Parts: sequence; C-alpha cells; structure tokens
Amino acid sequence: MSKGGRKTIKDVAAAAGVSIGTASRALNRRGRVSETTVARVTSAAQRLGYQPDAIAQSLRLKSTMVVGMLVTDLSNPFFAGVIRAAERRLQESGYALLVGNTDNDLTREQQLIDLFRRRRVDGLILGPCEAENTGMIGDLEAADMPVICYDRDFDEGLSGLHVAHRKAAYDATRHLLNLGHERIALLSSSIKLSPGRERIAGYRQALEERGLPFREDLIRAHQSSMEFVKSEAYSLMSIRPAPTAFISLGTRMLAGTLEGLRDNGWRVPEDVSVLTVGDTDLARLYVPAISTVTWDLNSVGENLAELMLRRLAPETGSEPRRIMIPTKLIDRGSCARPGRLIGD
Amino acid sequence: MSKGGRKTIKDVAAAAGVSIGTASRALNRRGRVSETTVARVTSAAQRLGYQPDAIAQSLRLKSTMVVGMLVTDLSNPFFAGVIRAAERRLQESGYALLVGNTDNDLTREQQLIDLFRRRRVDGLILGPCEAENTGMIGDLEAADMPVICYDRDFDEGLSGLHVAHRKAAYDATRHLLNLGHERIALLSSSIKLSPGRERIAGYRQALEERGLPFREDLIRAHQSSMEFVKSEAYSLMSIRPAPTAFISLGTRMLAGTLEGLRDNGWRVPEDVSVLTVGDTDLARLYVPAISTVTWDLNSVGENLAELMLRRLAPETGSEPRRIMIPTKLIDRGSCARPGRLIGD
DNA sequence: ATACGATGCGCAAACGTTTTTACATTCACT
DNA sequence: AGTGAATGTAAAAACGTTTGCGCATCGTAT
Repeated sequence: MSKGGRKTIKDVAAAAGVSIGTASRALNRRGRVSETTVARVTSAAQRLGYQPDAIAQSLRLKSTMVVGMLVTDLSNPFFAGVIRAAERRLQESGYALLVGNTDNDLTREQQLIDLFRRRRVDGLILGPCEAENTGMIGDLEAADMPVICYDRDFDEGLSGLHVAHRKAAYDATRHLLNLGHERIALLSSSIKLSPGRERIAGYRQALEERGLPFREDLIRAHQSSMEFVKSEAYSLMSIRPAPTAFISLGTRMLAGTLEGLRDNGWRVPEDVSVLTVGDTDLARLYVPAISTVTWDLNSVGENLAELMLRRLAPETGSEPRRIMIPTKLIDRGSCARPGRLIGD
Repeated sequence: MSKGGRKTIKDVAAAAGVSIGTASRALNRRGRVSETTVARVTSAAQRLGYQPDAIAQSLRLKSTMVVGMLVTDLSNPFFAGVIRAAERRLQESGYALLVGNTDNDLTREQQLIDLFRRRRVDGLILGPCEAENTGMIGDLEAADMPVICYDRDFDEGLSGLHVAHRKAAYDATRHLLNLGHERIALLSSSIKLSPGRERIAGYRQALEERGLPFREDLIRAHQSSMEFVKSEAYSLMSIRPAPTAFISLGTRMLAGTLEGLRDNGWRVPEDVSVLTVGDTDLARLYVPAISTVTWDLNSVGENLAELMLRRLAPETGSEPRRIMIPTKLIDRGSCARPGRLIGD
C-alpha cells in the first residue's frame, strides 16, 4: 500500500497479481482482458476499497466531469432553484456543478471564467451579467469550451435558454390595461441585463398596441434599484396624476414596493393594483394575495443541464438549440379596476 | 505550441529558451533563478496567455484547492445565504467551493462524500443530515480529510459551528410565556436533525422553568412536516383547549402555518400569537408583521470558511474550535397576550 | 508439423506540472 | 593558479491514470 492510506491502482494491481495496465483495463472492462482476471481485479479493488483518483483521470482523459456555472448571486432564490435542478440533472450523468458568483460585476465574471478554465471545467453555463459581451462567448467556444447561455444575449450558432420575460411583462401589462389602468408604473431589474431589457420591451409593446404613450418617467430599471426599491416606489408615487398600478418585476422587489405603498397609506387593490414576478411566499400570503407572473425554475435548471449534456456528447447531434421557457400569469386579489384618484 | 490551442509550460519554456523546470521555478519564484530569466519567462508567459493547468498542479501537489460542502437543499434560502458567504471567503484564499445536495438522505450523503473524496477535495463542510453518524466523520478525519461540521453533532477533537437554536427556541418560548401563554404549539424541523432536537430542548427548558408540562401533543417535528405544515397546523388547531400561540421553527414553515390559521379564521394576534424563525420578506411584511428569532447567515458562512481555512493551514494553530452563532429575537405585532378562548 | 489469427497480458509513454538531483559556470579567496 | 563555495540551469523523477504496442501463448486450420 502506498503511504498516506489512499489506495492507488498500483495497490490493486499488486493485490491481484497483475500489472497496472491490466488492472485498469479490468476495472474499466476495456480492451482485451479475461473474465477471470476481471473478477480477480474487481474483487481486490473491492477489498481494498479502491476508488480511482478523479484528478489523475482528468489529467489523462482531458475531461474533469465538472461544469461551471456563473450567476450574479447564488442566494437569489431564482438562481438557487435553477442551480439545484441543474445540479441534480448533471449529477445523474456523472458531472459535478461548480458555481461562482459574479455579483453582477464584469471583471469578476472574467476572473471566474479564467479560474474555471484553469480548473478545466468541461463546459460553462453563463447566467446574466451586466454589459454582456457576446464576443467573449465566441472566444470561449473557439477555444473549445462549450458554453450555454441563460437569460443572456448570445450569437447565432450557440445554444441557450431564455425565460419568456418579454411575454411575461406583456401579459402583465395587458392584464392591467384590460382592467382599465392607463398609468402603469414599472419597477424592473436593471436594463443592463437581458431580462430587464426584455421586460421593458414587453411592457412597451402592450402599451403601444393600445395606442398609449410609453413614458420613461413611469419606469425604474437602474442597476441600483434592487437595493432602493422603496425609495424608487416613493418617487413613482409622487407623480401626478398618480399611477394606478405597479408592476414589480425583480426578484426581491415586491417587498420594497409593498413597503413603500403601505408607508404612504395606499391600499391594495383599492388605491393601486400590484403585479409581481415569481410565486413567493410573500406573494401568496400577503393580504391581498399578489398577482404574479411566474415560471418553472426546475424546468429552467433541467433544460440548461440538458443543453449542456447535449453539447458535451456530440454524437447526439449538436446543432445549436434555443429554448424558451413559458411563463404564466396567476391572477389574485391585488389587481382590480382603478379606483379613486390619488393626490389630485 | 501544443495542439489544442492550450498553452502549456512547455510552450512557455520553449518561447523563453529555457528548460521546463526553470520555467516553473521562474513562474513560481521558487528556488534559484536569476532575475533576468524570471523576466524572460514571465514575459513569454504573458505573451502566450499561459495559465497553469490546475489539474496537473493538483496531481503533483496533492491539493485541489477545492473544498466540498454538503447541505440538504441548496435552494433553501438559509443554506443559500451561508454558501454564498462561505464561497466568497474561501475564494479570497484561492479555494473553490463545490456544493452537493443530500436531500436529507443518508445514502446520498455517503455517495456524495465518496464522490468528493474521489475528486480529492481538500476539505469537507458537512451540514445537517438525518441520522447523523459521528463515527463516519471520525473515519474521514482519520483518512486525512479535514471536516468542519455545521449544525450537526460531532465528537470532541473536531471543529465546527452551531447556530444557537436551543437558545433561540428558549427565548421564543419564554417570550410567549411572559405574555401569559400556557399552551404553546411548536412546529419544528425534524427531530432527526440537530437543529430540530435543539429547538425542542430549548422549548422544553423554558416550559419546565415555569413548571409547565412538556406536552408531546403540542409538538410537530416529523421529517414530513416540511411539506405538510398546513395539515399539521390544522391538527394542532383541533386540540382542546386550543393552543394560544404557535411557534413555527422551520425554513419554509411560516407560510403553511399562516395559511392554516387563516383558513380556519384564526386571527393573528387576536386569536393566536405567532413566532417564527428567519427574517424573511413574508415575516416582515405580513399583516401583522411576524415576530421572529433570527441570526446572521453571512457570519455563519464566513466562520465556516474561516474554520476550514484554519484546518487547512496547520501552522496557524489547529486546536479544534467550536463556534456558536448567537440569535436574536425581533418582536413584532404577531405576539400579544392570549385573547378569547377558541373552540370552547 | 508449420503457419496463422486470436487472445491475454506486461511495458512504457503520455497527460502538465513541481521538485530533487546533479552538473557546469562564475566568483572570491588563499 | 588552485580550491571552495555560490549560483544558475538542465535533466529526470514523480503524482495516478489510460492506452497503444509488442510479445507470448494457445488453439485451429492448412
């Protein structure tokens, strides 16, 4: 036995009375080995508790069986759910998932990508990040690093997945328009990220179909708004004539929005209708329950994993694929016809 | 240049006109190298965009600079926050964090541990898991795998971290006792996990200090209760005389508890007081806002990382340490003196 | 009996590093 | 000028695998 207590294939070979190469072939049932030696070797391996060293295998086989994934914030429940599902699916196929947080910072993203390349991950799943650089992705693919994009712009010829944020925002806006709202405030995630851009596009489209003006002053979609939702909500509330509905389209934005409304004494839905994104506990149990447009995080994770696995096993046909995850609107008590006018 | 586009140290050495070994020493500023060759080599490396291969380094150096972490569910916000903080701290020291989900299943936990060992992680952070087996942890340490435990039983001589769940439950219970409650229902995470056991112990201690009986029928702490909180709440509500307060001590239990209460028309806090764990959006914004006992996830993650780093750098003194993370009670509108009696 | 394909196995190279050892050169000092 | 130490470099071993190649051995067919 080698020192350190860890058994190597050398120990197994010695115990089985064969050469290292034969032991390897026996364990992997590869090449020409007799059944009797296979039995001897596997039993020796069993007895010694031998586990092949993944590092050495990676070096030799040029494959680490690890895929990396970059998100802005692992503790964001939207990402956490996706990661969980993706990890499960990948693990079924023998891959591990290494996650990195970019904090929505471009430099950090690049650092992590470099780090992951050094670590020789077999593939990379890239979540949204500010100022997305589609060229960089092309470079990665050119350097033989499979990339799957998630809610992020990417060029033709690559595979990726988008949640239908545009349709979601479109549906949400239309829903409120149908109830008779005409001044609809929009709190959205940053315009620097694909989901933010898509949401605003959907919102705009719904308005324009009704011949209503697209008013910049009714929109808040800065980088910073994540932390300052409440004050953004305040500033929207001070517009006159006041908006009669709020669409709150960011992960942790609903809480700030509701706080802002409550602090000013606006009642939901009598004074203002509210619509949000994601079916959180807060949305379900708030009084009134908040209407929301939502989608299946599990499906996102599984599809991302599936896309990656397809890219990693080229024989399954590797023409690039784009997947669009549908959203659905759940209507609850927080949306109603516009009521009394506020502040006039 | 080697084929495949990836530059190796061989390429750098060739470009700098030195041997491989010298190139290595120059890049790592290790051993005897002249300043002029250091300059030549580093500039060549720069020019070629050389990045050392972490896999080859790991094989040679017997260190992967990866630490593994096992939790029951990555998408549980309590864990996600901890993971995020731990990852950040570890990354500062050059380590990556590989996370695995046990789904609170013992077999899966063992599989993942084996997997991580094959992958040669440098250390392992173990979160709670059912039927914790402290012997297994000793075996790992004996096989030279540093282990840090988190909210999980472990033997003397090891390092680990606990959140003060017992104190938290004790404080919560006392708070309600002080308001005059005598029948306090407890919904807790499973008794198979350390946090669940601790919580029940704290609850019991507070009762006994007041000379009140510890009634099993007021407690729900099964494995299954996570998914069926609502029906568990129903069954607690049917006890006569009815409990006048609910302590809901599980990650995603507050929503189910509130739903159950609301469905039966029990008002908070007029008919029943509610106290929960974790400062979630739901707790803060529910009407009334829910009192809660909470702690700092960031601190948990950072301390876990710190403990691990200390174990990994033995020179810093490696006597085992136990860290206890304090909790604090935030009182809000959901707790009041017991009111009218229900169901009598 | 000779030739020949098939079969099982050992040997050695390779993956990309780091580190040890040994050798050659320079420099200072007697 | 000759010895010693100090210095810089090249060569080679090692980490634990997988795999191509060659060499026996054996059975079968000519």
